[in-house]
Amino acid sequence: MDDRKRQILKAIVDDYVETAEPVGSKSLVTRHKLGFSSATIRHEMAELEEMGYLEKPHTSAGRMPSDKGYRAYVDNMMSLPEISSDDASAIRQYLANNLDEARALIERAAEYLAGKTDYLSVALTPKYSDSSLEQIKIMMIEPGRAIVVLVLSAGVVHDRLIRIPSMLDEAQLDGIARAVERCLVGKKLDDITLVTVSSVADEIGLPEALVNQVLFEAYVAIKQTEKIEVYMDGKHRLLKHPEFRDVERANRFYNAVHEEHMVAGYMMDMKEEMEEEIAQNCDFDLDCVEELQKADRALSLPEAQPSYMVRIGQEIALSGMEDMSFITTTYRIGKKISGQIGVIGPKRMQYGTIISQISFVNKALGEAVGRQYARNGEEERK
Amino acid sequence: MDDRKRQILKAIVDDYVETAEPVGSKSLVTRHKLGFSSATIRHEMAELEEMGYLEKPHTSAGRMPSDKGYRAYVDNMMSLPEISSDDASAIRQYLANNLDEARALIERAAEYLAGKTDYLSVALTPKYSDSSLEQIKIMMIEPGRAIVVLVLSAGVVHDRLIRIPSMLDEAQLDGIARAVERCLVGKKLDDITLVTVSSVADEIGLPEALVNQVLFEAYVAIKQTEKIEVYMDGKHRLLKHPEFRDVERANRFYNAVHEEHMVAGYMMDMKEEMEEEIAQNCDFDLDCVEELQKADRALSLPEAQPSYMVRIGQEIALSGMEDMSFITTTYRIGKKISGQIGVIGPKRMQYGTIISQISFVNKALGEAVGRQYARNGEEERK
DNA sequence: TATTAGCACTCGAAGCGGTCGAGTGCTAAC
DNA sequence: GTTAGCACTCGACCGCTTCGAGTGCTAATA
Repeated sequence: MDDRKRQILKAIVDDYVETAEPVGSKSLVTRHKLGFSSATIRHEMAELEEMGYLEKPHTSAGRMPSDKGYRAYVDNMMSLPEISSDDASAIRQYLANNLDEARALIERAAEYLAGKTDYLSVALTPKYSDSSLEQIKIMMIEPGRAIVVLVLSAGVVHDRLIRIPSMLDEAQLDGIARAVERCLVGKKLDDITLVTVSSVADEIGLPEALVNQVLFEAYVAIKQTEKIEVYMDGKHRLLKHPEFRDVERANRFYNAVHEEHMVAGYMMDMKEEMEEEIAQNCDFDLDCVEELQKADRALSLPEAQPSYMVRIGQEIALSGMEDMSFITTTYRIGKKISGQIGVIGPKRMQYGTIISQISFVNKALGEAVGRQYARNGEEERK
Repeated sequence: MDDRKRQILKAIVDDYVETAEPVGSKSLVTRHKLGFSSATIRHEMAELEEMGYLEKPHTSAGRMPSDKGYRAYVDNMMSLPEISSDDASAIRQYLANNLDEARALIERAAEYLAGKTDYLSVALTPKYSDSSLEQIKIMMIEPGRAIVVLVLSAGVVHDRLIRIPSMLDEAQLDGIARAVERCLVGKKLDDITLVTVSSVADEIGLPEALVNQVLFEAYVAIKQTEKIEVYMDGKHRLLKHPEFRDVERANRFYNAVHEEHMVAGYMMDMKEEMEEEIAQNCDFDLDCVEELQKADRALSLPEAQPSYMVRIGQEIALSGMEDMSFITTTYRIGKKISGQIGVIGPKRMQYGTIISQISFVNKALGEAVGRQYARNGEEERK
């Protein structure tokens, strides 16, 4: 693709994004001061169409970008504007409002993004399976009920109400809790299995029947801390975009998005893929394979890499989203802990602006959550 | 309104609800075997229109019910079908799936309702401000952070992460926690103010600066247990109803519903009004004023009363909902604790069926939550 | 007096034809 | 290689007609 084609494609995408109308050769020549006549542009457009970058809704209409066209735009033509300092401080303030829980911050970030972009934002809580257990307490509430409180090395706190045998008294429960703590503290969440937990039973001088229920509940509580939560915001605002004039389409999309775990799963897949891609690029461009393989895997992701990922239209492997675009980024807290935050909107979106926003929110979120954990979990931060 | 008019109005509402098309005199006479000709019906329809029960979209169209028409239908003509035993056991099972927290049950009930009705369901957690504080624990997680765990007389457990002065050691924190517990346990949530909590400071032999932050955070935690949470489900399914063919309308509605606290507030208002109404009805019909005034107020609501409340169209004082209907019920746990669960859908809704469903879910929910609390909070249940 | 058959009338929905204009592709000239 | 020019396409829009389900009114009927 030569330079002129690139210039024309960029102009078409820009115009189409703005107006939501197919772009004709004439209007293109008046709106942008390109140095050629409409006829030339028609020529180029015909070729771009043949190459698959453009499509026409019908013979005598203007052109609009195809998925491939958007892809080329995002990969090569788009410019990423700097975030305005107003926006920057707005985001920071939005996330600073003395929120104590990581979850609250993440939810807040999603809210901000949705408000700012008018699209649907999705944020996932981090994956903690790499973290280890630092404390586990079981507190009796009354005979038959207790609460398990878990503290992870990252400083995250989770809890869960459980039922326990009502014959257990406080001292006995305490004994169990201590034994559990002795055995599990320091272990990685990933490495804790039901077998690991059950094996604690031997250490306790109480009838198995009493102990097992508690251990099982503790196990469930631990496993629940690994569960990734999904926050979405902005669903209600999507309808104002012209692509949703068509209720049928809106309906399909809402149904797709209602399956939160599907969306979350897809986001995590995207992340995997991106990491592989980056790894491959390194192979190829820098010939640094060996050093990387020797080094910690996590270190193989230099900070400078473009950290967002865009999926356009048919590229999205989620049914009901075939005519949307999905942008995700990975926020990082220290080296090991990471989660996802992204935006779903119509393909006809202001990619540059949105990506700048997401990237910045992403960074601010990483900082804000990191600040929370600053005083603890030091070993995770480097 | 004579009997024939009533019969005709009912037929019109039934037909309109089913077809979503204005109902004409002829089609009415063929679909229902009423004993009169279309001319007679036209006559009656004209009168019903004059009386305000029907309206026409334009001169030569059939009629559709006005808000007043629906109101009359709901008040006098609708029949409430028994819930099928399949549905009944489905609901019970849905709520039985060993869910330990009241919140989870309530969320689940909302899910069920949305799925069953294809409308939007809204459920509020109960108002606990009438309950009293039974336990309050503050547990150190690490220097500078702690978790407050509260147990209410109803057996509900809430917790909150807090920041504390990092010089506080575990023993000192424990001292504060004990003092707080001593002072506050048994008090009604409503009666606990910042002053009450702050007054605890005197009892503790520690510098005020250290103590005050903890006390304040504890106070916030207590106040948070009074916060009513809102669960909604079914938003994504609403679009399939013909009334939302019009995207503009859908958009307005989604924006209205996004203000969850508005909706929640309105539901609680509805509850208040219903209770007043019932009280008044008692005054009037049964002449039992004095007995009621002597008796406990809570006892003045006999179980047999129709416990649902319907708001139709303009009756709903929430902007953006002018052409919806809102059905709510109050679920009760014992005598004092109650919350709301309801459904929002288009005015053209199968009132009878939906109300039966809600009422049943409501009952099942009350039972399920009640069962959870069965072993504790005995004094609240009678 | 209440009911009904009959009839003229209304009005939106749907179908049709014509015009308009923004767009195209092609060709011939620059 | 670029561009002016021109014939062509096709959806959007407008006005017109037809169709039919619905109405209100009136006069006849039980």
